[in-house]
Amino acid sequence: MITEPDESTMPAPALAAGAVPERPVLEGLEAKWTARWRADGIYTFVRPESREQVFSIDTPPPTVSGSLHVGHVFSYTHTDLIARYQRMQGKHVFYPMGWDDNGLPTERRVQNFYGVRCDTALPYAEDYAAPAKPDPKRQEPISRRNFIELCHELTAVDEQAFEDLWRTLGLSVDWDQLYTTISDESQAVAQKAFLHNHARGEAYLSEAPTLWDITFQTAVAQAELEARDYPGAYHRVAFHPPAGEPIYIETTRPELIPAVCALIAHPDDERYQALFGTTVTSPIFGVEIPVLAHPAAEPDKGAGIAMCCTFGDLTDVIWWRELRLPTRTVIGRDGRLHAETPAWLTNAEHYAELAGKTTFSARQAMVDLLRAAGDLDGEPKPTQRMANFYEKGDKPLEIVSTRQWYIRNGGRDEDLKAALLARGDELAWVPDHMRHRYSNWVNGLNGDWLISRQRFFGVPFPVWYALDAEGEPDYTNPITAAEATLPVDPATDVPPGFTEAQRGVPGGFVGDPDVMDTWATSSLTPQIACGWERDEELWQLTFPMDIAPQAHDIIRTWLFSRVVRAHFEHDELPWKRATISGFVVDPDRKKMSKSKGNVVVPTDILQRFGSDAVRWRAAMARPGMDSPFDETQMKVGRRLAMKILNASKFILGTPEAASVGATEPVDLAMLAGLAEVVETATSAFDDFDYSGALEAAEKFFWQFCDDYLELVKERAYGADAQAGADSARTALRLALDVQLRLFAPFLPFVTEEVWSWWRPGSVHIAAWPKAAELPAGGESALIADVAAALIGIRSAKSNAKVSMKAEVASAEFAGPAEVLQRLRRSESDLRAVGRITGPLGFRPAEGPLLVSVDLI
RNA sequence: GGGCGCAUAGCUCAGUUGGUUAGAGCACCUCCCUUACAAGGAGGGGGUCAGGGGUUCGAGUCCCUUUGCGCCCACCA
Repeated sequence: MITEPDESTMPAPALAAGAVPERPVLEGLEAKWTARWRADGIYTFVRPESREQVFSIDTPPPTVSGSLHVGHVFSYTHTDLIARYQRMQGKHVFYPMGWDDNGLPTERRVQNFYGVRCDTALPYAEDYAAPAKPDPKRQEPISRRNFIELCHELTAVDEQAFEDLWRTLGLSVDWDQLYTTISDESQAVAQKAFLHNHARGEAYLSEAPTLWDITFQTAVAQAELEARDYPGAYHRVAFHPPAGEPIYIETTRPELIPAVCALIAHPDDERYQALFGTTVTSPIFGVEIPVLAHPAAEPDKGAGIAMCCTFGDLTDVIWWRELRLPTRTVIGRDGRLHAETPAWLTNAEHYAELAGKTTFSARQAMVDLLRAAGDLDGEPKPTQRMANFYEKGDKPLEIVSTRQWYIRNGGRDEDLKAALLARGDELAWVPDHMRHRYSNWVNGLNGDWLISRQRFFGVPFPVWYALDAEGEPDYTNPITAAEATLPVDPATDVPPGFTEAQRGVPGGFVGDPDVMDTWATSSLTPQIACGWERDEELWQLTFPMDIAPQAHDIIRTWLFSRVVRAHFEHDELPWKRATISGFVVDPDRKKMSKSKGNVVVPTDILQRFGSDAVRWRAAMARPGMDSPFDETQMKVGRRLAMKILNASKFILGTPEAASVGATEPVDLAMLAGLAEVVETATSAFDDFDYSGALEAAEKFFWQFCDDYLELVKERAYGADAQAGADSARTALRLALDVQLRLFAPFLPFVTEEVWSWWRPGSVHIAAWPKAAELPAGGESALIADVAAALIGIRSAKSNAKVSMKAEVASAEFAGPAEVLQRLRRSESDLRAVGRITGPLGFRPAEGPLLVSVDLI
């Protein structure tokens, strides 16, 4: 067993203390210190003896096929602030990075980048070279294995760029813990967890109506839906009862009339009472269909009576299921109407007009047919409605009946739903109100989690199906892989008890052709990162994890899916707390997106303002709050970093104290104020309020520079024998030491730079400051009074439009006795900073301090 | 339609359990090239705390309500 001592006894990294530079600059600090941190391994996770000594982070693995924008920079910085604080508090911080490199987004990027597409029918080509010049219109078909090789090739390049950016930003990630979601290890975890789910009945195979993207030709899950505005038109169409007037329905999808299986109205709808239980025939095709009642029909929508097709929308699915309607599918997986004429059509002669057409063309053709038959009442009326899209797709989803793998998520099971809602209650949320997003989502689930995708670059299902004598697969008894053999690829690996020669032949087997959705793997990031069933010691030390950081948009996907998996596998939450970041929005408060062209490229702002400045701006965005992007704010962070450099240079330029100890009231007062700031910042950080911690440190620092530094300048620079010289020098260095540590999580580069001028080791593994390090007994009110006196003197000079160096002939302070008492105790410092050469008066008076000054 | 959040200075935001005259930064105005800092420093102006009602000795803060904005969900008849 590895037992590592606390960092007090860890080997000190080889950071040599350097001298204070003549003109300190921010440029180049990122390159200098990232290289040093890497060489010295200061962020390496060292295993302690007990879980209590660890702080573990379930870092969101970014999709490497996308690009990082400034919102990522902010939210990853938020996590890093917490990581750095915990590390300085002595925690062994387990802070991995992951790359989400499997799945459809990677496939798409590879297709576009190389100009290829996957064709599973093709054989593997040795020494394959992608087209030198990708032709986006004519993608070269290549084998699945060649395609996957290109996926690996390109993700490797993308991942390097991501790593460089994170290092430049100063994320204190332990890169030894890096994982990728397509690695063998991750695939083994995903397959093993799936097999466990399957064995316990939590994962199951089912043939059912499925949301289907016709572009990518894959099923998609409810969590991947996006409702968008979509133009359409109401078509008023006649259905014919055996006798009497036709019944008109309104539909936006007349091309689905061949798929109609009922007309449905609300049971209480007076207009249709007489029709319930009767039948009508569909226009053009003459199919006899029932008129039925169902409460999901809305009397004030359209004509009040709807045609139910298999399947136009999710309501159709409900009707189809609950009213046990026949399945009459006309749209295929490619989004076109079936080429063969459906058997159920009574009058089939017109179907040829629709066969093989896209829904769009079929709609035109159907309108012509209806019009010719006199079954279209009036002209189509344009309308705008919401339609469901796959979030990455650009055509509305169809609903197609397919066989898919599901994992239970409470969408069909009230007990499970209640248990998962309870998990959400049990979880700590930062900020707390984000818990509503979770319960809102779980309450709205209307089906189990569809995890299979008809794609190529992903984790395959570790499952085969036996073929019967006719060569038909037996889907009821899947053959599962042995755990010891994971990861497996059923396309090339052979199930237990079979030989490769039996693949695809009657009496043999076939592999499951699908892959898992990316979320099915990334829902296991705690298991992947923490070494589940692979590294028991690591698992005990890191799981359940301390925090799950992420932005609020993926609560319904990533956060929820991890809760589901851990609930099933471990019967507990995967982490104690979710820390939620907001978005960076554009100045008009619109979400940044590539299509709007308002995306800010992070490398550009990091280059222009420096990482510390960008991190400062990120730290000003409180948890969960969206913040508008504003460059002028970056300048403020840069100014702070610059100020730290200059103030430090000044402090370290004063002679070192011969004797240790701050004794002067002003010095003790400043240090007492700093002790309060340490306490404020610490309790803010303990509440994950990094902004509050920064605010406290920053407010103190500016006052420290503006007032205290000015006040003691002369004394600190004065002759060693001067009264209080050593006191000032001690206080200055002590205050700098503490403040560098307070700022270290926020501005890791500039604080490390200054620390290296006079301190050994890295500030980032130095101890977080404690109030007890600072001398007690100081009267922090004294500093405020002295500052007020200073403002009075400066104001007089400013109003007289003279330099701050102008001499003061005499000055009088009028105010409460205790204020005057405090001013008297710092008289010599006040004289020095105000250049008061003449007499100084103190007059007791009511009210706030008044300063009157005679200039020479 | 359901849920959540927000509304404080021209802009971005603080404002702890209610407690004197509501704060900061940016921007603006005036001044100062001061040996830590001109990508700086000093001083200053600027707010009916979205509107209305209520509780209270006292409300930016608590309750009700109206309006506006943002996000999430639902919505293909």
